[in-house]
Amino acid sequence: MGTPPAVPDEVTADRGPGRTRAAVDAWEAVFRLQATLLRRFAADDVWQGLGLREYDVLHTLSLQPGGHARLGRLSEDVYLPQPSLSRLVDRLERDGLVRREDDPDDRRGVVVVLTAAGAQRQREIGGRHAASIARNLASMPAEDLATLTRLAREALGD
Amino acid sequence: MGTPPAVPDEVTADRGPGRTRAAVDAWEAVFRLQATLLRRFAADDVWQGLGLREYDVLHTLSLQPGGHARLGRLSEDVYLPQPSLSRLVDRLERDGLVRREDDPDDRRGVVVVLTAAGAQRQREIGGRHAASIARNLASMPAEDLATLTRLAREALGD
DNA sequence: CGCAAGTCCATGCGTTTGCATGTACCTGCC
DNA sequence: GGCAGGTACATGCAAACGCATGGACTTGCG
Repeated sequence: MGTPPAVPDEVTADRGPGRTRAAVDAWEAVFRLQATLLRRFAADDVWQGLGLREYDVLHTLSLQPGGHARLGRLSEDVYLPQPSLSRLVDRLERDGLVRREDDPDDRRGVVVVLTAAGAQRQREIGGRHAASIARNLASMPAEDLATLTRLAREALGD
Repeated sequence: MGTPPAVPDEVTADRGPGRTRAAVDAWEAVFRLQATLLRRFAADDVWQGLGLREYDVLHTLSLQPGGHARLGRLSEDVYLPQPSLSRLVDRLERDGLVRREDDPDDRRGVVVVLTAAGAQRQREIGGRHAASIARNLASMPAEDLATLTRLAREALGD
């Protein structure tokens, strides 16, 4: 990057129209990346009949201590409106992957618990999914991968 | 091709478990960033009654020369299955933002054309949306923004 | 030409989504 | 205690989704 800039600070300055352009470019690039990868992952044959959202719930539960979480909290973690999650949990419960329990501390509350079958299913899918992620990002140098991770996190205000 | 590698490349040829972990971290960070921003954008009061996907179609059309594109091509550009887009276009057409025309070169084909009202609407929404994007990424230094853009593009194999 | 195979878009149909709302419960104030 | 207001989850309902399929047209090959 030794070439002198044809146009001074306008481009790298924090304000001005170029700044908005840069932000829009970043958003579009991130959006496109996410959409493309999501599509490829969805096409993977590793989901054993459940959708990405269903898996995300199992995955999130598997990260909770005890494998259980309040429905409302889960709703925030998986970025799904509460009524949608409520019905999604209906389906998971019907399939025996998850179980609803009363919250002893708050009788309005419902605790969603991962069953043994659910935990098992999550591990199976998770392993294959992780492999697919690595495969789909194989073209990136490890250092770029780390930088991408850092910047994506920082973009959310740290 | 230049000099052969005198030393096995530990850094860029990393194939260990850490590599998968790094890829998964990157995916999760990107996914989270996209989901969070998307949520904020959706909450913006700039959409004038139409959804993000509808806007994406208008936006994509506005980038095409002549403001028109074949339905199938559009379907790929906006990452929406063809039947879903077909019905989405039904709605846009009903609202007068878009118009269907026969493709003179292929009578199976349908060309989706942005109407004047559609182009107008796209510009209004687009301006406010761009401002919102800039606002939501305001915490990022311009250089990081550029790096994020570059890496997100490179991640797709480039 | 004539027909088989392929492409493009629309539509039937069952599922999922999300908003608005309902019911049960908790909390704070009197 | 008792009531007002708030919170947590479920459900009615209309809209949107996507898969599978259908009808129209094009292409390639004998």
